[in-house]
Amino acid sequence: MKNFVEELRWRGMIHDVMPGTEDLLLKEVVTAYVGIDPTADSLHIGHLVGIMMLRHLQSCGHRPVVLVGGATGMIGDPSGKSQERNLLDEPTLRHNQESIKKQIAKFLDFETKAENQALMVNNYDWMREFSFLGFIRDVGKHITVNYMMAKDSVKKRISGDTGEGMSFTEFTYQLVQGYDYLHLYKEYNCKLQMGGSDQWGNITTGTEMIRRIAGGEAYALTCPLITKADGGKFGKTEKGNIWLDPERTSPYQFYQFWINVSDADASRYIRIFTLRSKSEIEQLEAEHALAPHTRILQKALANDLTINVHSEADLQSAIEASEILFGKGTTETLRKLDEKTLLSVFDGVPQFEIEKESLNNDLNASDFLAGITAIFPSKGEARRTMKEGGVMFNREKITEETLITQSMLLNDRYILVQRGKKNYYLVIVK
RNA sequence: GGGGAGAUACCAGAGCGGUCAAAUGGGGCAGACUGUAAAUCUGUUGGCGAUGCCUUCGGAGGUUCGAAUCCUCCUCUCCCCA
Repeated sequence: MKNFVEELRWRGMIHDVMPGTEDLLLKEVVTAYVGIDPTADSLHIGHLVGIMMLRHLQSCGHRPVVLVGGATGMIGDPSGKSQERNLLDEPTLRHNQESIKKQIAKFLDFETKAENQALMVNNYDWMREFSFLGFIRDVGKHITVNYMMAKDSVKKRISGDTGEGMSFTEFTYQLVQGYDYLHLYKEYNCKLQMGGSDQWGNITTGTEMIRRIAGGEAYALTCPLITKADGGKFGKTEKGNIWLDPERTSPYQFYQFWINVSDADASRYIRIFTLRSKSEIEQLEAEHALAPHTRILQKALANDLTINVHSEADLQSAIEASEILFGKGTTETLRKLDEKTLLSVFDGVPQFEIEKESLNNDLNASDFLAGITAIFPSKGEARRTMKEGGVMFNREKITEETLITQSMLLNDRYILVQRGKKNYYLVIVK
């Protein structure tokens, strides 16, 4: 059996691991789980870390379980600074769960008939019928308040100078999550829970419950929170989260996100988010160091993830689009594109539709950019950016004086507007 | 319940009768350098038919030729004492 802990270790995916975990995983096929909140019907790339832990787990021969936190998601984990959660109704919950499962199925094998087939469960299914009295008698009885208060997440909130305090509901959160672990332990012989480093306290409440209530031994493993070298939040752009759902984040944007990762982050990310071997990654790093401008690491990262989350075909069109937009493309190359290619290339790019008549009479650039399209929020800003040389039409710089005419149209219908280096918009004339 | 401090642009934070569309920093946007990286440097950051005009300094009134600045009331925030 492949050494799972060792695998995560060289990938930099271990923050904390309970003693004995490694031995257990070498000795037998272990069932392990990661929890995910079903707050939306799509995952975003922040979720990918947990999924990749399970992916590696399964490829090491163990059995991954995805726990959808239908119940816990309603309460809200005090470790985060999250506000009160909204209670999801059951149809939404089920819908989200199904959508998420489809996405995860690209990483985990739910179909194999082998003993390590992946499994998805929802804690709503066993928490729903649990009565309050039943819970405090059967579960709460075994854990002391003293123990619960010792958790960092609780201490911070109670003693904090910020003095926010915490509600009883949030205080109870660790018991509910801990009970999940106990339930999975009894039901599936699940002996390992994994998660982000902020989950350590909650996970150990679970192992404690298993020890006291079931007299069993269970383990914990956490990975460091993913950071960016510049201190920003991982997985967020100005435009928001990077989602796995192509409707929310187009494959092109998804691909671009990974291509834009800084060198400092690329080495870490490629270990975490791809399945490439240690020697292969070290080889890539060596090549990258010799010719950093080719961005071999970023490309490998973007390739693997785009294929994994979307498809080979999506990757190809993302690459094609990127080459046209960021390569040596000129107005000439743009004009040579046939309509079909052009549309597929710009599929993931924001689009605006305008009337053909508006191009007839001396339309000036600022009216075009901030009037009939909403590429800029105001004419002032459009003018300013043009003055700074930051606006291009069909890859040629324009100025405030430029008039927009039909002769600019590509294929008689399109204008490619570029704002700054990276923002593209396709204007379609009807 | 008593006393005090405050609310300014995306955020933090100056300004305390005209020279204020409002210092400074952060953030954002753009440019240069590069590799669609990082760092750095530069410009810019209310709107518009633009040597001018309009809307902004918690809200509503008032004083004044003139208010972010002074007065009154209201709303909210923070601190101290009980």
